[in-house]
Amino acid sequence: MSRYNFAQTEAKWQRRWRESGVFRVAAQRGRPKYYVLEMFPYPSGKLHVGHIRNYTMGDLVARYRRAQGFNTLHPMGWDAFGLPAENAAIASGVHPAGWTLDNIRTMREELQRMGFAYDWSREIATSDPEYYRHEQKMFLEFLKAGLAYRKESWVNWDPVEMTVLANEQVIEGRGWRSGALVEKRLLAQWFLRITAFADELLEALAGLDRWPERVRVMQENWIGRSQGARVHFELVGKGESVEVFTTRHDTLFGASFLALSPNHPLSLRLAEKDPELAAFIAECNRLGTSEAVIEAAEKRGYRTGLEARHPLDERRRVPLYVANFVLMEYGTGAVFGCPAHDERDLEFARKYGLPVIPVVLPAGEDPARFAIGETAFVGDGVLYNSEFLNGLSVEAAKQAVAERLEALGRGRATTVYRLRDWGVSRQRYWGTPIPVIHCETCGIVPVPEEDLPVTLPQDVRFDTAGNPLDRHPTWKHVPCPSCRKPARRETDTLDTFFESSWYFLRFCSPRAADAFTAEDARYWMPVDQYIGGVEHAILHLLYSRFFTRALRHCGYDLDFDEPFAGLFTQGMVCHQTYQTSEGEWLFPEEVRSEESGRLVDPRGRPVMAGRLEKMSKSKKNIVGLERIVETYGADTARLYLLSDSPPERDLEWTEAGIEGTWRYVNRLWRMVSAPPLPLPPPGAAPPSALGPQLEPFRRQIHKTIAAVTDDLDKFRFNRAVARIRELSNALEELPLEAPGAASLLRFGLETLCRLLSPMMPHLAEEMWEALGGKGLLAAEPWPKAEPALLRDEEVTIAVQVNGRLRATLMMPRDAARPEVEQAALALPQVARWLDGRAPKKTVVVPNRIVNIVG
RNA sequence: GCGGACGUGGCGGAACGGUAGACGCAGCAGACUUAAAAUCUGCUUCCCCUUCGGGGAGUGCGGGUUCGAUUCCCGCCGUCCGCACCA
Repeated sequence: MSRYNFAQTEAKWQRRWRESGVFRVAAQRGRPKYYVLEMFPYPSGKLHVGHIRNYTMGDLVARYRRAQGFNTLHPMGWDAFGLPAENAAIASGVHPAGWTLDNIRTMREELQRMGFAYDWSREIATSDPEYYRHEQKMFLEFLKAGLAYRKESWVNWDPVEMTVLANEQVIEGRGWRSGALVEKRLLAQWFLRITAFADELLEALAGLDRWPERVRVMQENWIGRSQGARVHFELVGKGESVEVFTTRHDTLFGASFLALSPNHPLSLRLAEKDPELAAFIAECNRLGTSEAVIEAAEKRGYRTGLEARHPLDERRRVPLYVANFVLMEYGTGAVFGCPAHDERDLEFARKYGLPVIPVVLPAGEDPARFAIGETAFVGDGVLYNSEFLNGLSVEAAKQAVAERLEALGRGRATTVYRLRDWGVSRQRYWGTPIPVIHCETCGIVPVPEEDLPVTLPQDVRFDTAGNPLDRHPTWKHVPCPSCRKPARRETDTLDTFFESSWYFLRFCSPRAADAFTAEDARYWMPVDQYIGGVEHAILHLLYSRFFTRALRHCGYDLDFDEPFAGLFTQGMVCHQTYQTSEGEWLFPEEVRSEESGRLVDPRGRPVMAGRLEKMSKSKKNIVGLERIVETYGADTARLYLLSDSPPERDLEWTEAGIEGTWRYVNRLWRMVSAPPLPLPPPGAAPPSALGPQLEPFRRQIHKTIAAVTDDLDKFRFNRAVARIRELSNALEELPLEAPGAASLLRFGLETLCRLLSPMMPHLAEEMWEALGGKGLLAAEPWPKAEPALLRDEEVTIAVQVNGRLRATLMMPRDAARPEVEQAALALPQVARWLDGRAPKKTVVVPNRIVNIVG
């Protein structure tokens, strides 16, 4: 008996699947569909085991749904634009396109060696002009619809690289690669008007019942809707007013100051004539982003000397400050302070000696005595000290104030959002060119549709800083499509999140002349099960939700709003990290354990074992997929990734764990390659009646089918694996001498194959074939449990005395209460623990438990 | 600070309010073997009495509801994640 030859077997079945085209699908109207999608990868080089956990889960779902009869779409492609390709170009002179294609080739091979059931005929790469031409068209349509626009915006500018950096690329105020101090620059940038859909995106979250709660909460916070009012405060003697945003307009009569953001236009204007204020503003800006957190506690303000009139009481005036805690980016960049009912305002008021006027009285307090001490009162109560609002609740007062303000023309109820429009401009080469032309006469002119795609020039150099498109000698010089005068192309490219915002649609019609066809999208969309990392909880998922709506708004024929009906966010794969005493990271395979247990590196230097962390290249704690597949095979890796932890939690990759799985793979193979007794030919009907020895085994097979099916439906893959292992344990204990054992064993093994096939498809096919199965197991239906066999004829009933387990009892299923009770009371253990007392009460839970209280 | 999740053996983890620790990893003992690997069998939450067997404690801590709580409620402690001067 030889060991299971995974290398040969896996190659064999991969070939058969490919040749038979089983995983190729086409829309078939009237047939139920299922669309499984894993977040497509960026082709960064090689895969490690951390990458493939979600593909393994996706493949399990795809194969399982297929077996259940769904026409299952399971595509794969490449998020192929992005910075690493350019970094590689800068570092080693390779062209981003070649680098990317090489990586795609490697990674495609690696995925194919894993045996994933993708429809490879639908493969796409977003860097392909055949892909991005459609998104250039989308961009132009957004432009036409007013959903894309250009405006000046502050960006992180790296003066050495001469490029804009994303926030994540700024580390402690410096460019991540150049180390240069990042400057804030005002640059004209392209934006998508995602805020136009803020309400819709927020409200539709409630309907995403197959999304994780926390992702919905994160998106909700990100959109950050807050309902309040805009209020105008007229500046005394200035003939202008300041507009503030507040959610507590009910407390307007408690106002004791007004505060502007240091970047508020009025602050800047005032600073022109007030050097002290200018210095204060400069100081606020210097504190900037990262240090602001540290200094958070300190609220500081600068008193401008101006005063504002209270909008509801002409006689009252409040001082105007410029304060460091007011953000220009939120609301109107100005606030009014009501210290009695806001913690931050109270801190500010105490510091600058401003009045604290309570206007909301907590229930049960005496208005004559109530005073604000250390903390502001932010709860509900009844208004007082507030003229026409006195006696109203907070809610009623808000409404009354809004109405009054509106009547006076000094404000109105309004809603603001934390969400900003999506800046899509990148001063980068390796991305989709933004298809517009700048003409001195005509302004911004869209590239005519017949001229799409605007493709990237191949002859670019990365040896100097800045955007190669901008430096290219000819590329940007084109005649204006409108007036024919010399003009220049936009040299910014699109954020790569643009590509991933609609790729799921392209997969429906990957070779269509248009971005997608309405028929295909109607049939396949929405994605039934989307699987990916929680790190995309906000941006990618929100952008995709926005895109779906925006495309529809622009006339694309889509009959749904939400692209992803079900979302699952899987945990990361972690591994121990290793470091030398000099702090140098080591790959796991570089670390050797001496006999003493001491860890050393290849040169014998001591190594410290660090904490478990997410596999990443930087910490070198990665386990290469290639080595694992060569040592244990794809199936072993797949099963291990599914079995060791619940899918939503992090998984620790250990060599011992994969070894254990490998032993199980061999055990399974032995069970069919060398069965303990000759099996009847396939297709022979199992005996209808089995003796009492075998009957429980038959029931267990059916129970396993039911349990595994339920577990897979609920994404409890680790439990499903445990059930399957229980079944294989049971099949090894089958009483072989009992009549019908061979036939039952065949049934058990065939069931095992079917249940295993989504997890370990190659092994399952090989086992199936060894059992004499005809055709591909991948084309076989999912097994069905016989409902009658899921319930036992005889049940074990736990017997408790005063809530403590004292004995168990075998009874026929659904035995009558008195019978069970009597049987329990007759037990010697019960008599012993009752110790002569009469039972006061007996609780009987049918088929489960008897509790005797005495 | 706000919001969310989580806390069970040496480890990963199972348990519709009903026999806590399924399944696996690691460990220990044994069988097979000249030997090793592989394989197989048994044991493995802790403590106590012990021959069989039995008893007690136990799911972060403290309370509560219940015949019965890992599960539900209240209050702490801890870990992780997200957001954070949001007006």
